[in-house]
Amino acid sequence: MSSPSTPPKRPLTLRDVSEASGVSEMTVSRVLRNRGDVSDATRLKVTEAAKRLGYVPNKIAGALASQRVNLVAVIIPSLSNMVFPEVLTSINEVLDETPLQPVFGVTNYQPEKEESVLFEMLSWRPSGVIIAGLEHTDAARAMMRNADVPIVEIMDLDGDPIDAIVGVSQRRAGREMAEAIIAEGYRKIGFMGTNMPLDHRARKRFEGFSEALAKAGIEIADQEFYSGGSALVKGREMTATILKRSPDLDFLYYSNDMIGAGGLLYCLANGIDVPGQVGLAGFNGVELLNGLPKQLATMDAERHKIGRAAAEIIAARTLGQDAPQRVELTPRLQFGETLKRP
Amino acid sequence: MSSPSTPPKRPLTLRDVSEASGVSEMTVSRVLRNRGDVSDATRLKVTEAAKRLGYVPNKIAGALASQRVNLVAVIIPSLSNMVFPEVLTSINEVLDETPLQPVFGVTNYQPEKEESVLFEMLSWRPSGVIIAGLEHTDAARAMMRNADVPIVEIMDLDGDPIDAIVGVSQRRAGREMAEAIIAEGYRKIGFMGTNMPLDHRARKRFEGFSEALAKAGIEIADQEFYSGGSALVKGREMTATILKRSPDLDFLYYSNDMIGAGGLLYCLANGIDVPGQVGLAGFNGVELLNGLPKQLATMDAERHKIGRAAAEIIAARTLGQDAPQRVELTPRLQFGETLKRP
DNA sequence: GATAATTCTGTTAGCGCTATCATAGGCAAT
DNA sequence: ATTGCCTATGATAGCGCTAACAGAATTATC
Repeated sequence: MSSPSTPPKRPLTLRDVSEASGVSEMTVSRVLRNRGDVSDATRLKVTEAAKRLGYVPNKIAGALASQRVNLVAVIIPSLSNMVFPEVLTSINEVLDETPLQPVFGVTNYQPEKEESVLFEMLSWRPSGVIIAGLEHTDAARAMMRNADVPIVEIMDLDGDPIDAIVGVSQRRAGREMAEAIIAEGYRKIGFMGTNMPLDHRARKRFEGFSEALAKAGIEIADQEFYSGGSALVKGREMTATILKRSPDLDFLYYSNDMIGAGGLLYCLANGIDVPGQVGLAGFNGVELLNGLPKQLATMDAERHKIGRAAAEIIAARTLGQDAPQRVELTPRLQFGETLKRP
Repeated sequence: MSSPSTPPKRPLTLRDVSEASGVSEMTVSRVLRNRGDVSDATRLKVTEAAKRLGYVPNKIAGALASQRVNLVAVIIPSLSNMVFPEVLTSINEVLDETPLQPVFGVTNYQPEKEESVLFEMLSWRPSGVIIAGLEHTDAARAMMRNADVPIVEIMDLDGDPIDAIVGVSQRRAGREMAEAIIAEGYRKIGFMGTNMPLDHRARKRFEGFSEALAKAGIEIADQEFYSGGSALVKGREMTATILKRSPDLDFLYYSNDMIGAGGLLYCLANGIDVPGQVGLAGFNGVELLNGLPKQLATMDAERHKIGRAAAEIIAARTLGQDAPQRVELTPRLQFGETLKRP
């Protein structure tokens, strides 16, 4: 089971290719990177030798010598919430057309973990950083400020960015949903969400929501929080609980679509008239919703656009082109069939 | 807005910390890596200086010098199917307790993309590779064989591994599902799946499934394939289509839970008696299912265990410990409420 | 007090590549 | 020929760190 040539045990280096093709290491390097003038004849000799040997360049040495690294650090809180894989997918899409390569890190919503992941990633001297949220430890902020590469904070817009920022205003999203609900005539409003003090985006949405209600002289009539477990199940359970406790609620706002979908399924199964007796709304615009018996009202958080825009900023800045410092996307309210229209 | 000391424009090196603390670079290096004996006094001086300057070590240089890289390449086909983020999450969990750091790459189910992602990753000389599936281009296989690091192929078990392998037999999973369906007395069986010739796992499941049916003298009565779009919606649509075309079907097997859930919702909405008139089953055991009005029969693909086991193999081998070459996990059939029991 | 054993710290030489400059050859214009 | 100006290739010197060894300082042992 050996290659056409000799089975390489000691890892191959440029020198091996150089010897195999009878030209200098420098010329091999040039051929392999398509840089500088090389005659077609030598180019051929070299590529042929490299392929025959199965040479894989050592980017570590290359990066050290050239002081250039084609990696982009991407730091997100979790992979369990589909929102983040979606953002990653679109970042990937954009970077695929560039020499840049994303590297993902997950923080589990823990600031200290974020700090250590960031440190680890910066020690690879990436060409840019894309990081979720605006809340970081002081040390993390300092590291990013000192890193001297483009930093893009994504998802959220309410706060002071370190460098560039792309996202939606979570506060405004909450506010607009509240306004729509009030406009439709609902008055006894319940809220359900995750019990994650470190999910700043959910928190801000909630703040914007209650703020707008307050402005209309309304207070949240009841609320429920959950943590862990299947969101869909929790949505059912919390809905059952809250409606039992406060049967006079006429609207339920869920901090994410998954629990919203659970709530919707609960209502449908229990003969609750939606949106007549109770209106429902979630947040995020997950694809899943399209398949439900009834379209849940929601707001699209523009996750794909966020990923794309962030990656494009990094790509542009890496090439020395200038790029926007702030991209504000506006979530669209989708009424679906659970927030009645005038 | 400058640090306590001077604002670092030229990136800091060991030398800067060395000068700031009055010891040699080597000693600084030792302190920062907790290696070798260093007196408490100097240790303190150094850590203090490093922190004050905001020094971030350059792993590129470190890796080159030490010939050690703490990265593990993880290559998966997609992030859109929750299965893969789940695997990543558990890989992450395990590696979090080691000095190793996962780096993810996505292939979009394209063999050539896989090859290029692999090449790119191997050029960073990772300590190990975890890659989904057993089907790779010849060049990709050759690269992995030559890389001289642990390789773990995951998810699938039907084929020849390069090195270690962790997964479930997809063929057997399909077969067992077929046997259970037959045992329950269903005879007119329809199949619905993705139209992805490159999703080898789905293909093998289907092969195992039809093979087992054939053994019982049964042929698939009708089938539907989809590609793209929301799986839940597609599940509804395909179910409507297939039942219209073949109203005598008494069982529907879906190649994944998402379309299965769509089919279930369709049946429930249209007054079709499940599992009396029509039985249903999917594959994967996604958490989502628990929240549905009726529990869909499915098979758990053991994704978390797969991720953990793969990461553990890499971690062990990295430390020179030995580790299993083959971990066979067995998906458990969950009957739920859509595959009637004796 | 001398020697050995044990800390602790420093010196030197690369890791595998690329930037930079130097040089060899080819060819046109003078 | 001579000069100039290309194109194609090579030689040299590092990138920032760590392995390996060397040496200094300290302590232990007789």
